[in-house]
Amino acid sequence: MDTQRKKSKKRDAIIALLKSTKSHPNAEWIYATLKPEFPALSLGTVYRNLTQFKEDGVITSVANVGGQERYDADTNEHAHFICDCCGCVIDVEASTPLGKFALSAMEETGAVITGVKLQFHGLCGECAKK
Amino acid sequence: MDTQRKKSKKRDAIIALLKSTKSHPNAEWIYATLKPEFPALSLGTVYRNLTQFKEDGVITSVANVGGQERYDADTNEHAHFICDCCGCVIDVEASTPLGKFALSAMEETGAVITGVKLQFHGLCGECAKK
DNA sequence: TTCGTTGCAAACATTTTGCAGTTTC
DNA sequence: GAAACTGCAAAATGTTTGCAACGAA
Repeated sequence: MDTQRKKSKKRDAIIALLKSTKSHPNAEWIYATLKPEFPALSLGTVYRNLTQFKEDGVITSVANVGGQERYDADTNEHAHFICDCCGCVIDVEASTPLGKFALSAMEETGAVITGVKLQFHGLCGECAKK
Repeated sequence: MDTQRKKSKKRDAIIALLKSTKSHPNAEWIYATLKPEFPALSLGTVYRNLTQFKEDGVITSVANVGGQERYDADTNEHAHFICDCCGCVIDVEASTPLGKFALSAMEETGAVITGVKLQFHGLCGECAKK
């Protein structure tokens, strides 16, 4: 029942851009970055394709920073550091034990960690029954 | 230079409500729940007070579910389970090693975990300099 | 009487959607 | 040619803000 996908240059460009950056961009940045190459590009198209990519599991939204969703084409499970000041999102590689690992991983960058947010996503008991 | 706070029944009611629930509500729910008791309450007041509470460190926003911010008056660091179907947010207590702990913690509830989101918040190297 | 708080409505920002035209298969 | 894709603009949604009235110190 899934609707099938057809080829589209805009879509290709969007996913290629996402795969080429580690900046975990938002929709607006993707739009602005591709606009020179695709002058006719519209923001709605960016949003529509992002939604598709999420559905297809090709990307994930890693955070909501300042009310804007941030996307990542690296779907391997990994952690992120989010600056509460400038809003940048930085990959935190590895998967060693929690607090210690985080501190040492970010230490070299001069970052200061003030809090940890851990979210497990899935289906709750009620929803899993269906 | 911080502006000082005066007493306010509405504010008291909002924080009391937040402290009395484990449902990690959003602004709208708080508004709707208090409306009967405070018929004159306005949504703007709820948002303004939530912002204040966050500034004062009395609450934190634990997640953004379906575009709506979810708040928690329990500021002790703990994890959350978020149902991607119904949007409910459930506390995950304890702090044993990651994956295993999560699975066993939620197992009894019948929940199915499909992903983990770990975010470290703080200031990046650039911002920390200031 | 000073200054924080509130209701209300308007303003905002981000994201979604309807429609008509275009592209892909 | 059917169905997916797109631009555009309008709409929807969640949140913020300006202002005048109100309440606490």
